[in-house]
Amino acid sequence: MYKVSEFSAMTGLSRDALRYYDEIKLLEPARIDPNNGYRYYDDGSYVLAVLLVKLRGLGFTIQEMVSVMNDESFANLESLLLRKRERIQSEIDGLQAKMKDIDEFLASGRESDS
Amino acid sequence: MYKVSEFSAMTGLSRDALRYYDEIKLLEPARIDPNNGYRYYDDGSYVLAVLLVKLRGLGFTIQEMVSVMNDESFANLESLLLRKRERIQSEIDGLQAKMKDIDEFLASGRESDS
DNA sequence: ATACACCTTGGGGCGCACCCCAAGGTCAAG
DNA sequence: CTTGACCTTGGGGTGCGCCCCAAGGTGTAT
Repeated sequence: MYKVSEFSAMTGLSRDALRYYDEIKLLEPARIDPNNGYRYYDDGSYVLAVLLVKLRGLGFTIQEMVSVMNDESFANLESLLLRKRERIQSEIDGLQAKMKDIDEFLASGRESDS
Repeated sequence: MYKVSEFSAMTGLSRDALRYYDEIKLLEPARIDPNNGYRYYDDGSYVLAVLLVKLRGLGFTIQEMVSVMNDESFANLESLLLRKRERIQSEIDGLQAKMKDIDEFLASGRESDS
């Protein structure tokens, strides 16, 4: 059983992040001491935390990570990853459309200058 | 001279947006009646507002638009557009890197399944 | 003169993903 | 037993780009 700061050091998640993840039920401690309210994490928590850090690095939002965690035994992790992939692709498409608009705007500006 | 709601209808900017733009000095009314505080916009404001709507559509942030407006006579509009283009490109690059990471994660998952 | 639509200001609120602070309780080492 | 490092809760704050509300003043058409 690890206390918050220890677990924080292990996972790279700040204490505040851990507290926040508990609040929103994204990652709840393995046990909370009923006397003092101390949060205790175990090795199972660790595996989950590592996954969260990984997903966060992949650009997952909190809500997307909640979906992953609510998915018992991660049966749908692959499909969730694929959906995330699609969402990223849409974002890219949107940005590329904006680039195109900017290019057109630039072109129209140069025309009217001439 | 146009009053807020009229100007809002002309430009597509909501009253709240207009008020906000005034607050942050992005687009100040041509005149404010000192007696009642009413905001009045003119045709010069209109031209600027149209530009702002355009830029907003191109994905410009408020701060980026402030830069544009602070640029007397828009001498640097072109270079600001180019810089925005670069920033968008960076965003795209970042997203593509994440896609790659996801693909790798997917691939590693399939490996360990087999 | 009377409606009534319009204008103003100030304030709070949203969703994201936390950070930071203070006040108070607690655990572990010496 | 004392010290000091740790833990807790609650609350507020961040930046973005506004939206929405209430209370009160005002412009305009009849």
